[in-house]
Amino acid sequence: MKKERLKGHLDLLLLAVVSTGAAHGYQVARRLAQASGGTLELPEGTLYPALHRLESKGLLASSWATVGGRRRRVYDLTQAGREALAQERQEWGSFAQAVESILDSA
Amino acid sequence: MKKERLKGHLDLLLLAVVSTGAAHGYQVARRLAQASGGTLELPEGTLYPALHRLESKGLLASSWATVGGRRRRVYDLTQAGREALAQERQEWGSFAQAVESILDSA
DNA sequence: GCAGCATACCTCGTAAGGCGAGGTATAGTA
DNA sequence: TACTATACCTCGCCTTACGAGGTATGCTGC
Repeated sequence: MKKERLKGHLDLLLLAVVSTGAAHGYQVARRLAQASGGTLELPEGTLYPALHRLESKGLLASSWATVGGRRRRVYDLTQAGREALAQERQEWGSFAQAVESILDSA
Repeated sequence: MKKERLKGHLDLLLLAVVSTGAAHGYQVARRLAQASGGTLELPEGTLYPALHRLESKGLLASSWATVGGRRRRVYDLTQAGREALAQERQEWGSFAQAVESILDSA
């Protein structure tokens, strides 16, 4: 997968994955990889900063949990996050459709 | 349309549009806007540098033409460009499919 | 003639953000 | 003891989309 392809779509992906249930970072990465059949494997240098960004935007809320001696930061969607997800979904739809139109006409 | 959404997909779009027939910059922009129903309207600060980038990568070849007193730089796909387009198409396919999978499972 | 618009090209600087590399720490297993 | 998986983090680089600004021609309407 070519670099930079995620740019601008990562928020959608992260929000969507967390919307299926609160999750910590590592878990988000695994869900993403699994649900995409391995296509979407994000490096940690991408994942964690993105999660922080979403939290600082108020779209995710986090809390610490300790499970089996390991600390985890668990993220969940806020109301604003749910709204943003709906918005992002819609934008993805029109973007993807536009790209398909170009490809079909070519 | 949110900014940055094009990131990483612009090459595909430009290559695809030019593959329907040699075109100059302005024309590329119009074809793109038209074929996408107005969704994809790229500013010139995006368009021209991108075209130059593709040419310097050897995916497009250009030549000057003067039509009605106006000079135009006409771009056409090179062989490498055709191959890159095929590659990009495929990558778009798997990327889009992966995103859809995430959205479906959410 | 001249204003205004479409056509047609360009470049510079900024900003965003994905990623590689590097770092910390715990638990389980060989 | 060593290695692997889990789990988190930050710093700096690099690519690249875009806004703003600039140049020049041709046509249309006043």
